[in-house]
Amino acid sequence: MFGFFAPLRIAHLNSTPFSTKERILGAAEELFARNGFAGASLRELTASAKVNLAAVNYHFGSKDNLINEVFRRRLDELSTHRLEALQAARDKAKSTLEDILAAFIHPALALSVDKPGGATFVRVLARAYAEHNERLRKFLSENYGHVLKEFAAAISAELPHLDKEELYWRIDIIAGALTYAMADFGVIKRRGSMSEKVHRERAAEHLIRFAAAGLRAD
Amino acid sequence: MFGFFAPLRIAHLNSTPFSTKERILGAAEELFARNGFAGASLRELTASAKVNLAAVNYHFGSKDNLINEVFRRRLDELSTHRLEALQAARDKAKSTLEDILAAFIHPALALSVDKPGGATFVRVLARAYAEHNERLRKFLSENYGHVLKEFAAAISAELPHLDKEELYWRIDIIAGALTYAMADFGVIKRRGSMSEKVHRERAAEHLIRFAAAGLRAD
DNA sequence: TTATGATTCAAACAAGTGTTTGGTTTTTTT
DNA sequence: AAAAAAACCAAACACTTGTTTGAATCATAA
Repeated sequence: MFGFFAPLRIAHLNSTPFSTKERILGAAEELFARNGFAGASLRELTASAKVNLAAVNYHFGSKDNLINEVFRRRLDELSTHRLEALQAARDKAKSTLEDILAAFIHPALALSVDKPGGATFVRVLARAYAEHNERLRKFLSENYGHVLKEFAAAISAELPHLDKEELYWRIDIIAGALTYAMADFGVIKRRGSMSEKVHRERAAEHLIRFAAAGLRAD
Repeated sequence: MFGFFAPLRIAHLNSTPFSTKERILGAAEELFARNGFAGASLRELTASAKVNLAAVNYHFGSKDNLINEVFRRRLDELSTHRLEALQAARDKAKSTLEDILAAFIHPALALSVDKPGGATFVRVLARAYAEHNERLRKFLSENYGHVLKEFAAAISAELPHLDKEELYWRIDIIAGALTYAMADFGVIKRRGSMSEKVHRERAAEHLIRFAAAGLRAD
């Protein structure tokens, strides 16, 4: 038989198309979105990822660190795209407030529409906002706080008449609204006839116009 | 000694100014706001309320039912105030969109400013939004869903040119923004010099103008 | 005072938690 | 092919979870 029907195995690759670490991250994303960080157990998680219970601690050290890595996997790229889009908006001859808001919103939209699991991750992101978890807030602030600072400065430059306090209030409100809208929270369900992609693209359009109007009010 | 220094006990009243049930509800509100529903344990909760561990199951039956009662204690009154304010806005000769939005927002503001623990409860409310907990969503929808429907109808009457789908999108965004703003989530911290009360009153003002502008956009 | 019901309490229960262990298997390097 | 390293896995660990129990204590009514 000379192993004619032996399973093909390629070096460094799992028998499945995804490595153990990637399967864990994917399952974690899904379960954290559905049950929260405290509500998702490692046993449920590892069963869903089809890996051994001990694999989480072997590859990530702890559940807390796994949570960090779930964010890092998506936020590194998202932050880069947002800052690139912001730079492009600033380089335009006549950049508007809408351009800046789009630079923040569109990369998140692209993530949630194009990347598999992206939509799920945006829901995890909204959970991180809602949870007052001090450890997680510190991790996110230390690693990605500079992005929000850049956008706040750009909006401030666009609305020089607005004093800092008022501006921060409005940005605060927008951040919350964005997170909710993109995460598809809220009570009103989308119509079944509309696809997920169209649904989210409209949300982004509405949010940009809505936010711009709110920022310009008075 | 004829019991001269014996502790005074009055019929039907606990030795503390609050009954066991009320102390449990208060501690639950505080801990649910801080750690979430899954993250708050009954042992931590009963210790904080200075009651026996078994008291929760004795007075409320289960942890799930305790969660329900934490909402019922505040939402019954809040919903009544909101609907009364909405009726008052409708009775006005020339009621504006701002009046309707204020009818929704101001009662929540009053709750968070005037009632002890009210601000904490608004944070619990935001958590309920973020959690996709099916059991809790069903309870809230069944008991308080009619309030949101009333407001949606009133706003729709004020903006007849807006089609239903567009309107629902915008109301959805506002509900999220309101919850976030009132819960004091978001990254920007308030200035230490400003009192909690002033802080929240300004938030409500900004939110009403912001939401009205967004709803009228286009 | 005695009986009755409501409330509190320490203790135990069964089940679930994140993490660690020690050995086996698989993969990579020498 | 042998040695070294990496990955996997079943089982156990120590601990926390919500809930239940049965006796003790309290308040009210007979």
